[in-house]
Amino acid sequence: MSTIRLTLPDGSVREAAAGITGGEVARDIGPGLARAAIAARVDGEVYDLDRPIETDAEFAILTEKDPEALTVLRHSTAHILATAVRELFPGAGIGFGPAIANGFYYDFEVPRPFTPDDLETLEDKMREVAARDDPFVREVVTRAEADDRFADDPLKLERIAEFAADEIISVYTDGPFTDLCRGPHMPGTGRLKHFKLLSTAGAYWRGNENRQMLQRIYGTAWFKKDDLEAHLHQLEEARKRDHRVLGKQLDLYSIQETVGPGLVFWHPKGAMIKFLLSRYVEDDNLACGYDLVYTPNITREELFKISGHLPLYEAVQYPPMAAGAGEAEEVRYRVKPMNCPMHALVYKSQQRSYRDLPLRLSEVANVYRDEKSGTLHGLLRVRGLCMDDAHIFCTLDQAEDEIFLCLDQVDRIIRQTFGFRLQFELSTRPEHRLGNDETWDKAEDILRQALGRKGIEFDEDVGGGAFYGPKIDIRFEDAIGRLWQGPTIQLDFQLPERLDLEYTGSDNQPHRPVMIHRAIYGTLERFIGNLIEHFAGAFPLWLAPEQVRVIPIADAQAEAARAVADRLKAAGIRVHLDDRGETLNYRIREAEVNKIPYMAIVGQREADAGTVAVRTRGAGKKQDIIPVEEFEAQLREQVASKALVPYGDTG
RNA sequence: GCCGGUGUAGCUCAGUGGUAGAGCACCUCACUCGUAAUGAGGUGGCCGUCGGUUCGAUCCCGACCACCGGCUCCA
Repeated sequence: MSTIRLTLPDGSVREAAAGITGGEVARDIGPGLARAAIAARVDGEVYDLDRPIETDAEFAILTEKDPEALTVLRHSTAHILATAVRELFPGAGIGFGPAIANGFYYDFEVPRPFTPDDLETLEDKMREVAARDDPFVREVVTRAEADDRFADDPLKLERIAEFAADEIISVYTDGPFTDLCRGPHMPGTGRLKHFKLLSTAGAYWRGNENRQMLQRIYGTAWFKKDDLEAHLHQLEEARKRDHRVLGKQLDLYSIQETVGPGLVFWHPKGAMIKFLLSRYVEDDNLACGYDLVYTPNITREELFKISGHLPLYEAVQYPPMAAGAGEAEEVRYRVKPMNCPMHALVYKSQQRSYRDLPLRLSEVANVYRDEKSGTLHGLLRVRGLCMDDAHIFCTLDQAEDEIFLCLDQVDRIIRQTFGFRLQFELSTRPEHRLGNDETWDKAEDILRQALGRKGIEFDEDVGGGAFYGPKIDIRFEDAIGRLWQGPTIQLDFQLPERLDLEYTGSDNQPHRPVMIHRAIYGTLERFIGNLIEHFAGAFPLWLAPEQVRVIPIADAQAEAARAVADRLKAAGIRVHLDDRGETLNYRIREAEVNKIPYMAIVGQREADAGTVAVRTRGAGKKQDIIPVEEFEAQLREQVASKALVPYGDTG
């Protein structure tokens, strides 16, 4: 028998007989490690403890501390869920059951959907399975054996049929249940203690809406009870930040059944935020050399035929309306789902010279998309949306500078102003595409150059670009670590072609410009939804719909308080005077609950001294007693600099 | 669109086959207060919509509408 060399994380090398298992190595090292061991990492791949190691390798024992171990735990928990389902629902088809972020799911084909009661019963059954402490046993099987073992489960047979000829097929058994599975798994079911089933959902087999619908169960699992509880608490916290809950509490917006799903009513406070965001990006656009345009909301359908959107995009376009009363012939009109053809028509409205380029046209515009009903979600997925849209018309040679400018704007606005962390992804040519490879080479190169020049690290989604050009997608991460789809910057060769856009070059010949589509916020609806959750409703001063609430302690100071409010109002501060006959405590609480950045409290001492007692949102009793003019100056400064204070989770 | 769940006052929710309740909010009165809910009284609901079962439906059944959780992070 040959000897292999295992290099441990501390650099030491152990020699062992080929075929030794990770569990045996752990036992050799020490009983403590053997008890703690969950799996082994062999040359980067995670092995079960009882899987033989045949060659020299970098070797490590994984314990609860290793992130990979958590994945193993969750995957194994998914298996005991399947074990429980098979015991309670004999004959259930077994789909896929992977570990996912924070937990796992498993898909089943069962005669009737699971109920919330089923989840409790299944969870109890899972605890029984765990109590049995059955080992997870790995076997490698041939394709024929696999077909035989899973003969009664068509879902598994379908997967088996897809294995490449040389692929290793493994199965895992815990007690009565055997599953086709890549693994790895925990040593036994007894280690699975802190889990909870969370929800059920329908899920199409293999995510394909033309296939049958399976029943999915989601759950979470952790090594420690505290971790499980912390995670459940975190879910609760995220729920408190939910923009739909806060949007109602803070009276920012509503969506009303009488008008229709996905159509947003911005109430005064939400509308103020939308206005401030629009003004901010428009000011920034102007400073960056964009021109503003306003274009129609509806158009003859013909335009979308010419632009090529109609056949491709029709699923989300509202159906046409007939118009043209009194005219000889009725014409079909469409509400616009995007602005690009409109902006292209502005470009086309006159002859363009190379001296006009780049031409940057921007518009904060409403567009409408008939999104599938099941996908609508608060402000994050709507049917009537307001885009901060812009299109840059330029030569291919100018494109790099223009992209650079876009990246600069994204960085300034999304990262610096709002405090989001950014992630970039470059999507390159897809299989089905327009234009020759030479142009694609150049276009992709342009995007890479611009990213590089800005010093941005990025991932590549090979083949993920649009058929008309490559793009940069930007995701941003909010205050509690969630990722959101953010701005996109796309190069487009097709639309200039389809709309026959031209400019006259210095050679006095006609040339085709390229178009760059870009949005900074994306849509105001989604972005405001993100901001609500990011700030937990506690907006920074410059964005807060109400910035200061002035509160006289008693009626005797009402006039002095009014004078303070008037003064701040004259300084452009959004201020509200709360001189109602409620108790001081009541009014302070209400301002706090409404997440007003500052309270300016005026008692007799302040009225006499020309000061205010400033109470900052979330700071409790701590207050600053300062002259009114000093308060005003501070407010002005914070608004002007768009300071991210005061904000925080005020609970 | 598809699967499941839910729909009762402005909000959060309880409840029953015999035409409905709480807290908060709102209104009135009293209190004029030094940093997170003063007290008392009062207004307010076609129990999502339409149909069916029933002597009788908010409750049971069906359809529709809306909302909520999901619909590959691949064995």
